[in-house]
Amino acid sequence: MPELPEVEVVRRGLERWVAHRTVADAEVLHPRAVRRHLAGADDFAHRLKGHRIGTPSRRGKYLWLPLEDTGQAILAHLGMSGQLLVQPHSAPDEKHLRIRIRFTDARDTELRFVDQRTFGGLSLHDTTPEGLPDIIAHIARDPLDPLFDEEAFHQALRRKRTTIKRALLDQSLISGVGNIYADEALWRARIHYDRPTTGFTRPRTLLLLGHVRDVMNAALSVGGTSFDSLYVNVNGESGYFDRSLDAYGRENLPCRRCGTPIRRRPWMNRSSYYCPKCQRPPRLVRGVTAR
DNA sequence: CTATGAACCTGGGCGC
DNA sequence: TGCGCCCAGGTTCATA
Repeated sequence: MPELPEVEVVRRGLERWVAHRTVADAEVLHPRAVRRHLAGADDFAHRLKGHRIGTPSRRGKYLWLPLEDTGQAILAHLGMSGQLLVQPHSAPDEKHLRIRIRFTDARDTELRFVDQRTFGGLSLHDTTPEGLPDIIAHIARDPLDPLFDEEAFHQALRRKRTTIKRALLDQSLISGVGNIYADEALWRARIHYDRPTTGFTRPRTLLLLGHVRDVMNAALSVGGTSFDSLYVNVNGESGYFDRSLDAYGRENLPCRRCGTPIRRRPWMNRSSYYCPKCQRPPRLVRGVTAR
């Protein structure tokens, strides 16, 4: 499941293989893949044609390709299962190929958006003076962004009546964190996912942010996480970070710190993994005695 | 305004 | 063998 590190790996791949090339044509094979482009598939394809792609950017889990001299950018979100693949023209179409973009140069590669579950997609948007696609203006900076505002994040935690994992997944407070890295960072920080954020001290917030950065940088250094064949980077290679996860997906396996079996709990229509000893639950969880 | 939960999707895995 | 159900989960939208 692509979170910030995986998306950044894709961005780097696009920078190498797609930047500074001019679009010859775009082919939309599944309308749902451009549903965020409200003017429709034909308009999407028409507006890309003939324009040169600039340097790819990213914020959180969103990435975008500026279209030079248009004031617009192709915004991409991989959703749950999206991939951006650079393939030779001769490569057979993937089963879930949704969009194909060809270029005017003689290099034998094209860009493909492949997405089994179709939660992801591409769309075209005006960019703000800062170069940000306008529809993601509400997405907070991510923790690897040098301009991420730690103090604002801390104050938001104290102001809101919520719990820490909900806050970590709230892309308007901090972006790029998904279910996997939330569980990993909380395990490293020894914080239970259901802890209320109201009483967080500044050192506690900064400790947690440090672990969020650490786990993301660790994933980046090995090229992203993959649990199955769904995630591959822009060149089709899988990541390897799944081998070093400490909490996510490790139900009943011993905690690497204390040996206590890791637990899985249903949480918000998904799962939370945690060590019941290292990550002590809050005294009261929904009015029921903890643990 | 804020917090919460359903809906959107598909394919793999499992019980019967 | 095949059917029905559950699960994975990021984001958006409706509801309380």
